[in-house]
Amino acid sequence: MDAFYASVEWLRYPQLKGLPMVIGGGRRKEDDLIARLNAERPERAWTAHDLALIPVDFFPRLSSYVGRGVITTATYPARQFGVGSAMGLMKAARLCPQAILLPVDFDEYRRFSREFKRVIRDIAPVIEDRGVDEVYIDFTHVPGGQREGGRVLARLIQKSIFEATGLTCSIGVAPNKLLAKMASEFNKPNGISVVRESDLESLIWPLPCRKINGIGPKADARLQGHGIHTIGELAERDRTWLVQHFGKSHGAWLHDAAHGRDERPVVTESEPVSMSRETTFERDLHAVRDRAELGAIFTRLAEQVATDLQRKGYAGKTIGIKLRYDDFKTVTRDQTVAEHTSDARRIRQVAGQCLKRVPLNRCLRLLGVRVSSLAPAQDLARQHADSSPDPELPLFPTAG
DNA sequence: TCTGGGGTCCTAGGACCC
DNA sequence: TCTGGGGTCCTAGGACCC
Repeated sequence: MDAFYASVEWLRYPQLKGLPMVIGGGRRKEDDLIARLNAERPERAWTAHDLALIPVDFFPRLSSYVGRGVITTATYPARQFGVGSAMGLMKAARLCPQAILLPVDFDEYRRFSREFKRVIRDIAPVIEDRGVDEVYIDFTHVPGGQREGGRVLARLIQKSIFEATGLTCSIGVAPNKLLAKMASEFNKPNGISVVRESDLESLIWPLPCRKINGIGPKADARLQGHGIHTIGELAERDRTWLVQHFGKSHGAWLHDAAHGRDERPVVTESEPVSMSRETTFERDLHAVRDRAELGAIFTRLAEQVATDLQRKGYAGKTIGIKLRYDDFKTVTRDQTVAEHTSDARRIRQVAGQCLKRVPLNRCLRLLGVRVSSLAPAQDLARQHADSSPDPELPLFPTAG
C-alpha cells in the first residue's frame, strides 16, 4: 500500500494533504480531537462526522510534542526537512517544528488492512500476509493471471482496492517473491512493474544491495567493507567466496539472491510463534526507587499478553521478559514451564522469576513480557482430555 | 531532548539423552 | 584417561522486517 498510514489519515483529514505531516507517538496530551474542538471552538457542535472540516491550524504541531516516540511515517513535504522513519520525535521537532503531528491509530490501519486484503483474496485467494500494509499474491493459477505478464490482473486488483477503500497500492509482478518485492518499489505510487528473469542485469543488478529484502544495515556495511555496493557486484562474487566470508547458509543465500533466485512459496497460513507486550516508560525507572510503578506496569503487561493469548486462542509454555537499560542495552530472560498457560497471574509469576535473574542496578527505560512455544488452546484441551480421562465420562464418548 | 512496538528467523553453547 | 556422534530442547542475543 502506498504511504499506508498517511493515506488512511488523509481519508479522514483530506485537508492535510500536501502538508508536512508526521505520524508517530501516542502519548501526546491532546489526543481526543473532537472533545478539544468542542471545548475550544464552541461555535458549533462538533461530531465524528466533521473530521474533514477541522481547520488545519487546529491540528497539533510537532513542536508541542513531549515524549519518547519515534516517527512511523513522514510525508514527503516533511521529509524535505530531513525528518524520516524511526527518527525520535523530539529530534524531528527541532528539524520541522511546524509539521502536523498525528498519533498512530493502529485500530484504524488494521481495519483498512483487513479490507484491502479481503478485496485481494476475493480475486486471488493465494495470498501471504506480510504485515499491515503488504502481501504476496500468487498469480499462477488465477484465471487471467498471465495476461500481459500479469499486468491485467494487477490493474484489476488496484482498481478493486481503490473502489473499496479509496487507497492506492503499487504492485510488482515477478517470477518469485524476492523479485516481486523489489519490483513493487519501481513504480510508486499507484504503479505496476513487471520484472522478468531476463531483466535481472538491467533492472536489478544496478541497485544497491540494501534493496534486497533481508539485507539490513549490518550486512550491507559488511558487504561494503568488501567493496560490494550493488547487487551486480554481489553477483560477481563466487559462491564459495561468499560462503567463506558470510557462512554456509547466509553466504549461499546472498549468492542466490543476487542472481534473482528464490524458491520460497507463498504461504497462506501460519501459526504464531510468540506474543508479547512491551512499553517504553515516559521517564527511566529504577528497580528500587520506582518499585511500585514498575510492578504495576509489569502486571499490566502480563495481563495484556494473557488477554491477547486468550482472544486469539493460544497458550504458551515459555515465558520471558525483555528489558532495556537507560544506556539502551537490551537483555532478555526466559523460562520454560511444564504446562502451557494463558493465565495472567501465572505469566506474571514466571516473568517475575525471570526478572530475578537480571541485574537491576541501572535505570530501566523499557520492560516487556513475552510468551512463546505457543499451541492452540483447543489442541491442548484435546490432549489434556486424551491423557487424563475423566472418570465421570464414559470411556468411548464420541466417534472419531 | 536521541533511539516504538510487535513480530520472525538464525546462531551458538550447554544440558541431556541414546 | 584424554575425548564418538548423533539428536532435541532450552536459553540469550542479534539481525531484520513492517
